[in-house]
Amino acid sequence: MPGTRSLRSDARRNYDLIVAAAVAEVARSGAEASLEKIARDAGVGSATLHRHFPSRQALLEAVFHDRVEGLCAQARELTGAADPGRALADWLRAVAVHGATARGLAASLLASGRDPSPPSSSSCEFMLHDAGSMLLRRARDAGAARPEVSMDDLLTMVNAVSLATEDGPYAARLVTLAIEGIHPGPA
Amino acid sequence: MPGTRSLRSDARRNYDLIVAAAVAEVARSGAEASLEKIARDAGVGSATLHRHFPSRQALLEAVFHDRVEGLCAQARELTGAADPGRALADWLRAVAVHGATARGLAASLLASGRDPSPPSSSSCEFMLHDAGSMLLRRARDAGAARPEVSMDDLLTMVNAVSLATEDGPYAARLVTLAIEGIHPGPA
DNA sequence: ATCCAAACGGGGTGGCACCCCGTTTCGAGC
DNA sequence: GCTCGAAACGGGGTGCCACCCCGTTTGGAT
Repeated sequence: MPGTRSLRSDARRNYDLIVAAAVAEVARSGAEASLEKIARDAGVGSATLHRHFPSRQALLEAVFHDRVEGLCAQARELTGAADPGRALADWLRAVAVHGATARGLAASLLASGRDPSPPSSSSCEFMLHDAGSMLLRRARDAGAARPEVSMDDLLTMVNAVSLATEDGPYAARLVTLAIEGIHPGPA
Repeated sequence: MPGTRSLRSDARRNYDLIVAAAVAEVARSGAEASLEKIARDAGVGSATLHRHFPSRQALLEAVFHDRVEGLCAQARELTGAADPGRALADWLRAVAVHGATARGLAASLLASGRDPSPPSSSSCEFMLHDAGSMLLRRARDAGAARPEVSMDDLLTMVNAVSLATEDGPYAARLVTLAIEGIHPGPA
């Protein structure tokens, strides 16, 4: 939410009401929740919702913003970990589990990655990419990641798993599988 | 389409018209295509479409049936291949690419795996599971796959990638990544 | 206190999934 | 080849939705 300065007080209050209602409704019904119902719950007209959030995508980004910031903070903590390979793996699992649990987070990230929208610096995808890059670099330096694997690859993979499972533990299992590969490893 | 016997001739003709229209429309607009439009294009009333296909899922399964059969046939061919590990990998890539290309195939498979629908023996998911199991068994026997990796794991992973990419070559790349793992391998 | 741009929201539009039920059509039995 | 009941059809209705228009209200700078 950059430039929040210029919002009039009533606009700002409605913005917050809408996000609060959206958080509750998305938790209950997933990312396909009715925007009309969210507006109704927030006590605003549907036009107001559409004015603040021109697309469903925009609203979802606001809804998941806190969660994504949490993941970014976690990435920052893990940057100092002793085992960079494990740190990266742990973080990717955490992202997948959050995406699978918070139904729609994955879809949200995914869409923001593909749509003709400039990935603004506050978008979920950009934030995660940024936070994860450090972990990947360290893992690569430690010889724990192939050099040709990019952060985009990893985020897409993790989003994919989130999208497909929407179930925490199983999402973690699949991410582990993708990290380790299916061959009987040296480990 | 088991039990097609009992369909009256006009019903059968409409069934085929609907599937044909659906194939075209899904190719154009993806799996979220309007069912009303499909019915209109097929020249039938929307009620007729809903009578033949009680859910979007049911229609999509019919739409992708041929494609899935092709993949199953490919699996059967690959069963005799010299390198079982490579055969499995090739097939998984093929499934991912088809799923990503035929927009909605992945979503179709996915939903059929999670919904409260008994995976009928003709469902996409069942057919692919069946066909792939042979390849996985051979790969495992050849020491090219960890024993704890299941066909469900692999299909979910491949569907996930299809869902997330909808782009052939990149889907293949991600599947390869998942198969090999991200660590610098012995290969 | 004034004023106007910013924000609001009721209500309209068009599209959709899904269903009801009166009408048409098939095809089995004669 | 006719009859007739069952099977299938489809126009139109319902309710929900996203999204927008535009007359009305309100904040806050002056």
